[in-house]
Amino acid sequence: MADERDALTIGALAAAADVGVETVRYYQRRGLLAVPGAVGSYRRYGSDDVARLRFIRRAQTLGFTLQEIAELLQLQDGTDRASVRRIAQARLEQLTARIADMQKMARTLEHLIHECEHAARSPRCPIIASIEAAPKTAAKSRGAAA
Amino acid sequence: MADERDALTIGALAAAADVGVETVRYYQRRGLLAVPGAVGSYRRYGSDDVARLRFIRRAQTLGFTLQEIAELLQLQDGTDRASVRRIAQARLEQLTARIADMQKMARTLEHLIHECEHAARSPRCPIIASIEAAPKTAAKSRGAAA
DNA sequence: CTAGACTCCGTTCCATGGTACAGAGTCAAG
DNA sequence: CTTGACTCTGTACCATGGAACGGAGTCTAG
Repeated sequence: MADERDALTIGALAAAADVGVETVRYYQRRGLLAVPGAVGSYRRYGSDDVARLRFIRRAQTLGFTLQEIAELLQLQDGTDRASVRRIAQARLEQLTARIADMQKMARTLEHLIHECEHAARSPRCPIIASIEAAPKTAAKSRGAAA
Repeated sequence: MADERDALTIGALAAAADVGVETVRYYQRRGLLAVPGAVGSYRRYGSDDVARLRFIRRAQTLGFTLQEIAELLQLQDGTDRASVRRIAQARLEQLTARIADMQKMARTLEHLIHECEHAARSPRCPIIASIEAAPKTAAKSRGAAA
């Protein structure tokens, strides 16, 4: 794979995988990417490294954390399907729970905004009023991602 | 409001609002809570501060960030309904977009897990295979909140 | 051979929402 | 009046996923 013809410097690698140079170094620190041997003073990367970076990026779009991705990379030969499934299942459950949570928030907000727009006779904004005297909300989950 | 009878120390205030003492100080640093005058060497808080802390907590369960909550607190008299609505609307839109994003991830994961369970004839895990050669996912959003 | 671009390495910083700790002072009960 | 619990202040730390910087070394084209 990494013969003389596809020997990339870190900058070329980063460009090829569409990530930053600092990101490559960060992944190396996190153990997601091997630190290759150097030719001269600079390290050289191959197309397998590009593939690995792209794998990481795509796994991120599926919502996996870097920690989980590290596990997936160790299972990347694809033969230990049960383990891969376990990781994916865990992620799916977290995702589903979080979605339900956020949908609840969204429904409440929708309702309050509607009230505020159409209940013109009450002098105070129903949104503020509702936050001041909310029903027993025991929700532990806070703030959605930006 | 804060007469001699409901003069709480910071510890009592935190207990009354069910937050940590450090949280109270943090909100003061963030400008969400006023730093009151001291009686002797210790500051004293009133029931209005308890209410304010509860307001903050309840707004958090609706998914508002502390930044947004600071804005809401300034509108807390409830007369500037348009501004309140604007903040709530912005939050709702973010929330909705994020939910759609996460649902897309969840559907993809569900599909992959199902494939992995039922397509036993393929030697490699379809989840891994799919991450390696994903379709053109141009998604910018990464990782859901835990 | 030299200038400019790139690399390496370690460290610091960003945002978010707090938590924890150190050291000094203070307050109230016994 | 002492002791133990609390408060005050400032600072550092947690996790996440990087971005940015400083200074030194290196590579390569002109």
